[in-house]
Amino acid sequence: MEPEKILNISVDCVVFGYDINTKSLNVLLINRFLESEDKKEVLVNDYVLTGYHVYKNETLDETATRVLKELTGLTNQYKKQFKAFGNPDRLMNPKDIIWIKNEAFNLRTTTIAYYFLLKTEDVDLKNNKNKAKWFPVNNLPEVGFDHEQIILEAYEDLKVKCLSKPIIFKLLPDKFTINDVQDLYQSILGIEIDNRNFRRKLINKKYIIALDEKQVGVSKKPAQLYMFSKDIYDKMFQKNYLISI
Amino acid sequence: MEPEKILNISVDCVVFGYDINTKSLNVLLINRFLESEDKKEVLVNDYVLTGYHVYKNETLDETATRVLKELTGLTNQYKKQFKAFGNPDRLMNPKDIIWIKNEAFNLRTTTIAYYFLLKTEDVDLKNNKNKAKWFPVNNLPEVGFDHEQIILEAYEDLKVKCLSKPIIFKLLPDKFTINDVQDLYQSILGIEIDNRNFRRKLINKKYIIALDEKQVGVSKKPAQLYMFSKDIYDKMFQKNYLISI
DNA sequence: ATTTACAAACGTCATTTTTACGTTTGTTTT
DNA sequence: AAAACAAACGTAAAAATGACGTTTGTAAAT
Repeated sequence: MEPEKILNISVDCVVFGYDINTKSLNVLLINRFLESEDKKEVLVNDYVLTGYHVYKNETLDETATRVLKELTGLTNQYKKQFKAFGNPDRLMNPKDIIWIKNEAFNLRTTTIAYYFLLKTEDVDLKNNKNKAKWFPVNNLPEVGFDHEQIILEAYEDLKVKCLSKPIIFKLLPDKFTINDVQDLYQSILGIEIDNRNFRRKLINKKYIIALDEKQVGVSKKPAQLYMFSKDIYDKMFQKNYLISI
Repeated sequence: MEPEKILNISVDCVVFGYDINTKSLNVLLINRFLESEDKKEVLVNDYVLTGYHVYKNETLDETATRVLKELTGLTNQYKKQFKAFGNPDRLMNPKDIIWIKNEAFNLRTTTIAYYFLLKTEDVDLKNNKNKAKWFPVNNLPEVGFDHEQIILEAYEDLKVKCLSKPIIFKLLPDKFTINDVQDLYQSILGIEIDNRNFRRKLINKKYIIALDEKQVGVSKKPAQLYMFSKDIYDKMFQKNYLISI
């Protein structure tokens, strides 16, 4: 029997999904439900992140990609490894001691945590076997293990990163309005932004491209649609240093 | 025999030290020297990062702190966990397969990489047993394992982070001149900065405090000394959001 | 004692960006 | 045709930035 998994290293994924309609930043969690043997008592009923062991020939990144695909069917989403969690209380299920060449080792599961950025609308939860569900990041259910901490640290990283990098557009559809972007910033950061100044600032960016299209199916003045050009962005910021301490 | 170490998780430390005199950002590496049994052939002679297994009751952070202390004697230095490295080719020395409850596991060393920021002058390398040595980050020697990649990724993280957070002051003495700060930015980022504008910008920050002291022992006009006030900085930036995408 | 060398420190001005508002426009619904 | 309302544009003061020139203060040399 060939070994398949890497011992005591796992990858956990915080899947952030933005719902452009409710303007809510959500996290995808799966239900963990455990009954006693006689099924008379519920032992565990909470929500956890998805994660899995690292396979033998996988990089950590590949494990994360695989976990996301199994959960959502999606590939090619924005992914970031943001932290490893490996405290002594993260014990493995088989709490054995391992002997290698007369040296004893303790077991502990260290998890390499990733977060993904995508749109809730891209995920079909209808026929998923994991009882996966979206929860607003600001209104989480009871979360198992140390996964609430992992989620909150991912969220903190996202908050910081979205201020300096255009990752926000990974959470939006290809075509968006200026107000969509503003709503998203406000959701993530929990702040109010002046629409007139924000609009001017964004429109003046060369990598924000006005399309020949407007919103359809709205009951007010339809807004101009824009797209984000990664090509232009990348060309502009090859040598940009802005010290803003 | 009680198990002491955690299996196949290690911590590697990139120790950045700034030398204010030579204006050089350095990395502390240790020599790895291996001869053949008859001592007629040098098998390995390169430099690597310091790292170690995680101990049974340690958090990852504590391991990193311990590794730094053993190498330099220093504690309470700025420390950041910046990435985990766990590719399939990072095999352990004992390449065994591990069986736990009829399940086979592959071994691979995953390392949680940290970097530290400190001053070279704080480290006494005179009587260290590791043959540790400082190397300019832009002029590394032959580096073993995948440690060059780890160093470069740490450096990249530092470059990005120093633009938005005042971590630069961790590399400087408590009392510094404006030009010291400028030199440091220039070293790290490899750029030229206009001294007059930089000076004005920094002096206007409320958390840069002018002291009642000047440089001593310089053969030119002695410069005003300043300090960084973390207290004031923290108070100012509790609710500061600057979207600069 | 005076001069010299040189980095430290200050000043200026045009340009750009930000902040804080008021106003107009265009579409759908009434 | 009017009302409702978000989209979109405008303006002016304040602050920050970029690109320079100029003055100042100290130690060392004369």
